Amino acid sequence: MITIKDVAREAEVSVSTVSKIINNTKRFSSAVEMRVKSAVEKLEFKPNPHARSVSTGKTHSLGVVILDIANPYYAAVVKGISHEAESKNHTVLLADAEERPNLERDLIKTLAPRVDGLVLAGSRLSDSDIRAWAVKKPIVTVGRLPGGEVMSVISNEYDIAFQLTRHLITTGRKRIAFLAGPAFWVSEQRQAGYEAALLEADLPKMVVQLPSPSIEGGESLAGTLFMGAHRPDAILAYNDLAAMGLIKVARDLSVRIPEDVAIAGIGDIPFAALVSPPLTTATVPSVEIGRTAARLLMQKLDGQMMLELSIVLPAKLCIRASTKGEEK
Amino acid sequence: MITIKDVAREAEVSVSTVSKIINNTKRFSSAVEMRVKSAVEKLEFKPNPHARSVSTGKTHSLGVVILDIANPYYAAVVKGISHEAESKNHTVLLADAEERPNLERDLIKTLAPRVDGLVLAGSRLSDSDIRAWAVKKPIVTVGRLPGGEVMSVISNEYDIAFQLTRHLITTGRKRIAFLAGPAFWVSEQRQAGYEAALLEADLPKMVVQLPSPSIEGGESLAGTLFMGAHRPDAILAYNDLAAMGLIKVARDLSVRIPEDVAIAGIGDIPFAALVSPPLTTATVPSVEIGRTAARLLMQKLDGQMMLELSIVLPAKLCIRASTKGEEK
DNA sequence: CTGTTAGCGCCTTCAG
DNA sequence: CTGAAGGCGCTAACAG
Repeated sequence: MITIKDVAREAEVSVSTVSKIINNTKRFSSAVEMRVKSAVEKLEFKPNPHARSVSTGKTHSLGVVILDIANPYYAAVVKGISHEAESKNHTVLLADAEERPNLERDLIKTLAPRVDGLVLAGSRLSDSDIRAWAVKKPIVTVGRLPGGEVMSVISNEYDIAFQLTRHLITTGRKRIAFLAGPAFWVSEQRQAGYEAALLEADLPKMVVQLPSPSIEGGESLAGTLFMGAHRPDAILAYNDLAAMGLIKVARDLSVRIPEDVAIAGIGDIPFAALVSPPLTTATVPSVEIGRTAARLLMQKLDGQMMLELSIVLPAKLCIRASTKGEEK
Repeated sequence: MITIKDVAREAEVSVSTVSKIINNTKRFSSAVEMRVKSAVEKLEFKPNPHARSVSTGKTHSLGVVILDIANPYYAAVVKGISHEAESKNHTVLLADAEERPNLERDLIKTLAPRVDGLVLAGSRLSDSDIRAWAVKKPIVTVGRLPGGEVMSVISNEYDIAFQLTRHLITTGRKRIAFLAGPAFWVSEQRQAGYEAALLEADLPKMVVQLPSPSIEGGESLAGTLFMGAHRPDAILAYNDLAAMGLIKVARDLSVRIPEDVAIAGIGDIPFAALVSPPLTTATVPSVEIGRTAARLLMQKLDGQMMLELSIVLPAKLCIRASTKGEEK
């Protein structure tokens, strides 16, 4: 390993001179700067980032704890984060919480001392837990509003669920079910929006809890939903994955979509347009959400005055064939 | 921040004693050990990992450079890596190369000094480039065989493409096209397997280059493939994404699958079973591949004798409706 | 403008 | 069984 001392010796200057030059923290005579820079080139000197962190206290790294990296929504969020981080010369430490709160806690614990700040996407911890962490490290959550010093990036979940439900009503649906996701902010908002739209139309609500916000979660509920005594004529699923699980089973069971039952998801993952029939959903700007979360975090780390503590990025209705019906 | 000194003072021992105890590097009288441990508890002492790295030279971190985290195949690989890393108390530094070789090089450069070793998944660098890096840091590639000191985890790409093609032939297809991916090991192998099967059956080959190994890549080729003068009656795509792009356009163009043209992908991403018709593909054990890559890397870092320099994890045929036909 | 000198937090010989 | 002291690579006052 080649260190700053080697460079100093090669350039015939002191260590601190080298340090100041490579950090642009002080200017020197061009003669010296040249000598140092060419020594750096020649020896291919790379400052040791850990040593730097020890002495500065900054890591230039962001910790990212993600609910499930195999979920395309979260993969897109990570894409946004890492893109933004890379563009600002920050490094990303990623940890997959595998939907397990205890693991998540451990991961935060190991990540925290290695990074300047954290992004929590799809956290399953309590608001107060998150707020407690945020006291020691800047934190940005995605899809939560934990309050306190915690920054956050969210979508207009309530609104979009309201619109989707209203769309279903408009196409003549009467018995509209909602498949609820994990009991956190996003699902609560979506459910509230769904219920508000039903209330407005004086229609009954019908909420079923997903065992998991995944394809399998949707599949596992499909049988009773489709074959039950009181079959809904429309289903709004917590997310696209669950909706796609429903569609898969519907095909096997010869349940016609949208004739027998309309199905909508939320998220607009890249595969939502590919299933048959293409899935009605809400386009959530996942990559942009990731980017924004990273930007917010880095601004904070930069010591900038934070104008905004939380940012709402709008989702948009995306109507496709899975909810086609006669407009009233 | 609370340091090892604070613990030493609290426990009324020296710093080195604390160090030795928290690292299990030397035993002490149980009285002392108790004092130290409770001091650690009480003060919630967390050793600073960077300081530790500076003095030991080890980071306990793995660098992961991924072709595209939004691609479900690579997301699954990352899942496997991070799962394995977490289980061994290693941290993952993730960087998304966005399919850009120059960016990839930069990312490796910034990651390398911060980690003990690297996993390169879907690298677009040259074999010699990769070998050069591997001289300085242990490297495991996924889907490449760069030779030299580079460890790797791969699938039996040749074989699986051969089997898929033979399957298409068996169901009576005569004009079978292959959509080639990026010109690296995986695509070369798949193409070679495809060609071997055709040769065996004395059928003509028909290779078309994908602009990108994605849904959009498949879509962009679909028009000319389906509407061209010499329409193939079967298409083996480089990966599931491209195949799904084809299916999407086929639906719009009212091209019937598999009646007019059979379509097969490779990868078996979770969405391959959801499109209509469900996609014939090869199940590549992506999570397991990630796990294995991480395991290999950490074994090497552990100083273990490496029994195996590269590991082949078998893919399996996965026949679905998109290639149905009369068996001959 | 440049160099000397302390640290940063931790680990690790080497004495006792 | 325990502690003192030096060093890891780098930064940051403080002098000159």
